[in-house]
Amino acid sequence: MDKKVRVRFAPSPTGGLHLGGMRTVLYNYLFAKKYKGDFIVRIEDTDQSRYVAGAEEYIFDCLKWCGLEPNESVQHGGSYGPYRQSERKELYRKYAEQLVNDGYAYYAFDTTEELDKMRNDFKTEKNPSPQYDHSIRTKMRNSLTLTDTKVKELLATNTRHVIRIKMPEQESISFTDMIRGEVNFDSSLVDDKVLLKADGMPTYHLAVVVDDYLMEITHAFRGEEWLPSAPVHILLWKYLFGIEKMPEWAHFPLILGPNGKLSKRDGAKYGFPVFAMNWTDPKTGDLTEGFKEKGFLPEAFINLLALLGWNDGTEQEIFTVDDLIDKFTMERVHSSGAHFDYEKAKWFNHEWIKKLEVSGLRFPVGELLTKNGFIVSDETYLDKVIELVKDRCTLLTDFIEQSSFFFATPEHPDLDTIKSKWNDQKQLFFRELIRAYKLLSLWNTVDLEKTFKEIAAVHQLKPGELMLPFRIMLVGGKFGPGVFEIADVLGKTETLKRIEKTLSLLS
RNA sequence: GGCCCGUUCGUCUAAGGGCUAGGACACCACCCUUUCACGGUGGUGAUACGGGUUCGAAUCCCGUACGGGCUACCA
Repeated sequence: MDKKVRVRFAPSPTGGLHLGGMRTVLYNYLFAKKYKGDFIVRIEDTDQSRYVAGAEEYIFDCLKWCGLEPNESVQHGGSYGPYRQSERKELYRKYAEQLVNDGYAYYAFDTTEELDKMRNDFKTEKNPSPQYDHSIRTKMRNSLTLTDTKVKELLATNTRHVIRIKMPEQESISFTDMIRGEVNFDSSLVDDKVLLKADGMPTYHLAVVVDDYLMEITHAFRGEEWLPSAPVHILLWKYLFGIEKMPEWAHFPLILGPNGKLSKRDGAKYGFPVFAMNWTDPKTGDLTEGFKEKGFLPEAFINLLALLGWNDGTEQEIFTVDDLIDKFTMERVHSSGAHFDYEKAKWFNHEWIKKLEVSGLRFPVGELLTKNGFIVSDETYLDKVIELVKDRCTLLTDFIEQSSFFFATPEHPDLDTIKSKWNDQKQLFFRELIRAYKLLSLWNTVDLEKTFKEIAAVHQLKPGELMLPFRIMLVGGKFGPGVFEIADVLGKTETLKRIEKTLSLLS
């Protein structure tokens, strides 16, 4: 590639960032880094009626959580700004008017009511959604049907109007998609999309072309839902800047839920997160759960996202970001949609928890425990706990249950489990155990187990019958790592305290 | 309805003319484990259908079916 690679993610700040959006971010980022290019984030906020407070900042928070930092954006600066389309408003009219002057677009004065009427009048069983196209435009109020003087008069009196592209008839429009290969369209089947809205803002169609040009974007990636409007964008490139300047396109396959395109409703309905991070709708107050808060590691989130529509051709499934940058190619991105499988997503997270060094878990786990009311003061102690329980945690939130007993004496130990087979002999055993443990000069897993078994032998008891009660005393329930490892980490004082406490509860 | 995209185990996918169609998740069984997991071994399970092209097709072509997307002064 001769020119420096420049790619952009262009979100509309209207709410949470879902899986599909995050994957688009990831693929953009990977592509940019692979070719030593720049990754730009451009905020597409041309629809003022859909403004949602906080949505823009939220998007950047999600990127930050994943470590996918842009080179240029509203927050990162750059020399192609502004990076918010609402701040670029004045730029677009010029291009729209240039298209009108060149005969590629026209003014349309139709009101919303008139458009509704048209759609209603021309609606038939065979054509349930009539389009404002070459056959309809001659029947509407626009600069193609009105006289020049009338048009000038309407413009002079500031009559509300839009600018629409004039789609040519019977022209074959084609382009080569990096993933799908050649895609063809018949121009007469595409409608005259609005380019400039009555409020002076551009629509996506105009803005994406103008901004990709001005920002010197070399590769434009977006979801498959944009494929049908590609002919409009191609024509605009041809009319405005020359088709040879157009970036290369790739349309990513959709991420599907149980019923078509994944939506945030699917998450609520089937009990899995859809957004990267928790999102609270400022208007309704509704909270939509995020992967972060659900207990996912960013490493795992990125990993699972990458594999939803791409693979490197081998059987490798666990990738670091650097791995991905190295191996990612657009040619290996699929053209078919992928269903999101939450079970597999959890598997990725589990793999990452097991794979990560304790140092990589220390911060998120410590934070989580603290937030749940546990007092985590000793980092070395926390590290030991994490090392001991990490293999049994699928989600970060599992650390709460799996390690809570290391930070607080179990409030309600499962005494019933002990009681059913409890007797004086066992009571005696534990009294003896306390005495022996008190005398232990070395407090480690091996000696704890050795002593335990020696005393059991003396009392003619099977260690197996005693280990479960011991576990209940230390853990509170039937789960967790090996009992002697637990006792080791807990330390002498706490271990003895817990045995004593349970013994008194039993008598 | 029209246009566009797609179709390998339930799910994510490998195999880009020559295999007993491979792996992973999930599921089941067994092993390991004096708890629960981890781990290990094995198992169930797929080329949508019909035509071509070819010595040979999951793979190339056509049709059908099915799925999805788009069809706003939303992105």
